[in-house]
Amino acid sequence: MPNNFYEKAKELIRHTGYRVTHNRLRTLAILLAEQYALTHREIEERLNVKEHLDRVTLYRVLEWLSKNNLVHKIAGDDRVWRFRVNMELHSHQHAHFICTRCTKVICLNNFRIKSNPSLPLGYLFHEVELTVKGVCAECV
Amino acid sequence: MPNNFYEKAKELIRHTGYRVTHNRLRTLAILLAEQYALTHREIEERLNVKEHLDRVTLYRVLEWLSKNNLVHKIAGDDRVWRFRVNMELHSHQHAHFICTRCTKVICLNNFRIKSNPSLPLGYLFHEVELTVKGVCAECV
DNA sequence: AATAATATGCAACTTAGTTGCATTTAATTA
DNA sequence: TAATTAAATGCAACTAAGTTGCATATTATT
Ligand SMILES: [Mn+2]
Ligand SMILES: [Mn+2]
Ligand SMILES: [Zn+2]
Ligand SMILES: [Zn+2]
Repeated sequence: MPNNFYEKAKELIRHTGYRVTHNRLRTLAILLAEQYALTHREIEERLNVKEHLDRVTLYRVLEWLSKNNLVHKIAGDDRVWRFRVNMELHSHQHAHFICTRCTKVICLNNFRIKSNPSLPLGYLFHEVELTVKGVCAECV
Repeated sequence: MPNNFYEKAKELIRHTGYRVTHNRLRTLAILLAEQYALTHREIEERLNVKEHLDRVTLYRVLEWLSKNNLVHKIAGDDRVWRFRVNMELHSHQHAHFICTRCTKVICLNNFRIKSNPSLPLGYLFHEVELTVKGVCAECV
């Protein structure tokens, strides 16, 4: 599967009804190929191997992909956003694992979260976010 | 209770066995007086009303308080750390609430988290972090 | 009061992310 | 296919949280 990812990206982006641009395709293709969440930096490096993409544009592309539910972003303790493509069974609420050694982030899809916690009076519940911290297999 | 907080802070810091400095006392006193988690900025502003404290020193004080388990820090989606004093029943694992409108953070002490999730093979579990997102009473 | 280890202030730095604006490109229409 | 136009892009400048190095001040000890 050489660049099935690019074709898959094209299908997904076309499906949003908005503009199908080269940079959106390239970026999404990279995220489709990855098993874990990538930082803006990591994506930039992978992109620039073939063809340069301005970092500001990449920020805007990632924001766009995020707003259109093609990816989701995850906040880490290192103040850096990580981006992961939304797989079919993936768009629902799920937990994340963060490796405290290499800061790698993976999505825990098998991990259901039961919601509706009791909040102080007058508070409005929206969603619950669960992060598991530990050490990944490569770092043990 | 005028500055019971300063006295309480003195007791807590003396108890660590390390140096009892004016800045540690002032900073901890401010955190003791608050019901929710404060950013470095918010603490700085409160401190500077009475007497200036260098921002770098404050970073170091907060790091010290954190390492000595007198406060804990919470990562928000705005890439800013928030600090909250560790109350007696508070040091255990608990959940946090983040207001998506004003970014205020409170600790949900009544909220127990059951741990030991199933992770991929070779992964090491350390702890689980639960964040509830919604809108606080003042922002509804 | 003298000592020594630690805390502090200040300047300079790092880095993720944002903003404004002129130019280019994707999609629509003629 | 060429003209049109709204949205996407590149670039420079900016913002803001947090860090580092080093000289000076303060705490705790003798
Ligand atoms: Mn995920
Ligand atoms: Mn808390
Ligand atoms: Zn790891
Ligand atoms: Zn609020």
